[in-house]
Amino acid sequence: MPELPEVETVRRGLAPHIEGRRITDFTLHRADLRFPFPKDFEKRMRGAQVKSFNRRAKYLLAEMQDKTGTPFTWLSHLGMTGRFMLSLPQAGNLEPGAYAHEVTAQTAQKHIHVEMRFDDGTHLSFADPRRFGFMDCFSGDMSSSSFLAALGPEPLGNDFNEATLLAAARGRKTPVKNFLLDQNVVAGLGNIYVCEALFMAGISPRRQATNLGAKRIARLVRAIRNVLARAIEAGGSTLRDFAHEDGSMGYFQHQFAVYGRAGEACSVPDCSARLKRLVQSGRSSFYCPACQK
DNA sequence: ACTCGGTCCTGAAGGC
DNA sequence: TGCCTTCAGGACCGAG
Repeated sequence: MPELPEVETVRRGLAPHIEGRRITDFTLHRADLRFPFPKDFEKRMRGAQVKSFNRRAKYLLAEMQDKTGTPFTWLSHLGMTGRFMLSLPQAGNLEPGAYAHEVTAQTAQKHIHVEMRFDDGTHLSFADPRRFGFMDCFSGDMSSSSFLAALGPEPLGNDFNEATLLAAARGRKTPVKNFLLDQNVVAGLGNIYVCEALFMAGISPRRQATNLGAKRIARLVRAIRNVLARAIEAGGSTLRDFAHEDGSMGYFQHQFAVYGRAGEACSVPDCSARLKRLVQSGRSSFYCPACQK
């Protein structure tokens, strides 16, 4: 569920509270999530300082400096149900990881796997009921991490454009739906935003990637950018809500045009079709059979 | 090089 | 009410 916009919102929510801070306590409550935690993870994190907190695709990347002054990167992936929860030294709690129709706050409390405290008393915990998330550490640039080395361009960056997407699609017989879920094509989309972007671009999820012409490619690039940018904006507004409320959950993105809406009427004016669901590679695709070709 | 299906995991939701 | 089945999906992995 956390795709690029949700991860970006988590980043924005956490960054101002942890950047520049030093970790005074760091505890793992188990040896692994999806993958084992790296060797010496606790040792490396204890006493380390967060220099900056960034994002690449769906990965959160903290630039760290350990207590000997050696830099390293702390990588986190939220998987499906991962969430960070922040307790500030004074004032209430923030949950920058909240998103729609998943795991309640109570459920998350039962699955806290990582906890840390910072030098100002800020407490950060990571919960993940399904344990599809993971953490890692690496030194050097992003090509040094096997998780990041092959990732495609950031969809909101300049390297993602008509030319690069067209080149990537050439020869790919897989449906465009699967093609866009490939993180090496474009990094950060998941099932929901692929569905939304294809709807916005008027492209059938079944269409072979190699059969995307220049016009569809151009529409697709615009749609992907648009749907992600709007979701990030929506995320920002939920963060403001968290800051002013009692920590209760707000929905991240409440309104999808097609995702989860099989059987409902298409929202395009003058379209009388009903939205449909189909399964591709074991994943649900939602689309309008009339608008998407 | 590419494509596909299996796999991990737990909770929510729906059926009877 | 309660038990059971099904579904959700990110990304790795192995087989074809």
